[in-house]
Amino acid sequence: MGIYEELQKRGLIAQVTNEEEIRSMVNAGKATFYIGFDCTADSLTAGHFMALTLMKRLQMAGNKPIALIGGGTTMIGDPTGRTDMRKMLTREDIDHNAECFRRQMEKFIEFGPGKAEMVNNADWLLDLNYVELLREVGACFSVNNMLRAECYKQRMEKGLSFFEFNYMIMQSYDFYYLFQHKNCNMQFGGDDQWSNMLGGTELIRKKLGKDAHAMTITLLTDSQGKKMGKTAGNAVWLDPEKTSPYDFYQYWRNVGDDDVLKCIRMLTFLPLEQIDEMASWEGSRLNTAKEILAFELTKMVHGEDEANKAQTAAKSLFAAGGSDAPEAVLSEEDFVDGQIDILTVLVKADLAASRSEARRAVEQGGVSADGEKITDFKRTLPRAAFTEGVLVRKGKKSFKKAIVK
RNA sequence: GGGAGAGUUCCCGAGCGGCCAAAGGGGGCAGACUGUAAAUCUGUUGUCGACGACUUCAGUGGUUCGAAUCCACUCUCUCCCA
Repeated sequence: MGIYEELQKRGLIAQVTNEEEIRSMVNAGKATFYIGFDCTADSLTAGHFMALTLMKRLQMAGNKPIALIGGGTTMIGDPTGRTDMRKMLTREDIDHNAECFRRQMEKFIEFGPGKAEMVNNADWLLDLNYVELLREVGACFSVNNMLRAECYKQRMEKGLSFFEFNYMIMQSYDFYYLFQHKNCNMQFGGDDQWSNMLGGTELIRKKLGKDAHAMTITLLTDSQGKKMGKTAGNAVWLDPEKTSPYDFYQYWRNVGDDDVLKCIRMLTFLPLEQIDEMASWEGSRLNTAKEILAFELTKMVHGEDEANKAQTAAKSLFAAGGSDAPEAVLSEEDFVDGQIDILTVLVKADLAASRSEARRAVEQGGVSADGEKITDFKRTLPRAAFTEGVLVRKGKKSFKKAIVK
């Protein structure tokens, strides 16, 4: 079985331009492909993670990956699937973000001569001359076709600025540039990128009369069709400072029954035979599959040590109410007369956003300290208890060990 | 360039000059039921020294005893005409 077939079996492939050619090229390890990442934030997210694993899979099969950091395209911002314009980022922010991306990617993909390569489209996009670009590239695009593109559909109702409309042209130009300068003959991306990617293959055909290929990856959605990798609208970050390994683990530990196998297939590197075996699991046994999923992914992103920590913490907390929770450090100043009130503890431990929220949680019976349910929001705890740490719990799934150091 | 309309809390979306911290839905949080799942039901959802006080309805000024609601200007967006 070739890599192409494996990707298919894992359900990763959404659309391709020319299946036969891509199959033989990829299976023979002859493809040089790129995936673009726009650096709109200072960390990659779980969403990008799938693209990274795909790069790795293809790299292992002998193909050459190019990671393109969108220092230039981010200056514009992809309007795809968005109902409003993105906030414009400054050049400094973008550079900073690009640097953060680079560091995170290096943990997954081997870069270096003969291996993967990393490029930044700021290097060629920012120096383009407007009139020249219009003559050279603009002439190849039909506005009529562009307007029909799926990626602008949503924006046709709310309005789309000319500025953003150009995003597709920039992305197409990237492909054209890489095709010429890096022998890049294929582009990968999320399925929502399909029309932008086709723009690139079209441009190459028109300008150079050559064939380039595009392939999209199935978007990771849950059984209700919502994009995964987000909690309450916030992304699940790969940066441990932004999403702790414990939270990262918990995110995957808590995926719905219907989504576990899909996630395992698409995101992990476990052999397909093993996954097929798990597919017969049902009911509460799926919890084991969820543990495997959470562990595997945490291991890849944060390393085996962190994965083990997250797993033992989770197990001891949910099973016995142990004390392996993530720590929240309090300072001496938080105590008044050797006491601290429970609301302050909750807020300081990031278990509640405000004292009001903490108060509600207590009033509704969702808070406990060292196993004892707290019903009075005026309750205070003595300083002495925090030397060893107090296990504070809000709701079923949020725990922190509050400690003074 | 001319004309019409819109901007409300995390999101969508109601809102009569006082009874508006602002309907309803979504989402979130908590509780019950469970398997750390889904579905369902209940409560809750601006902040705080909390039967009270304070800060919110694009921005800035104004009218009024009193403004999310009225007026003026500004900004942003949408639509129609050119």
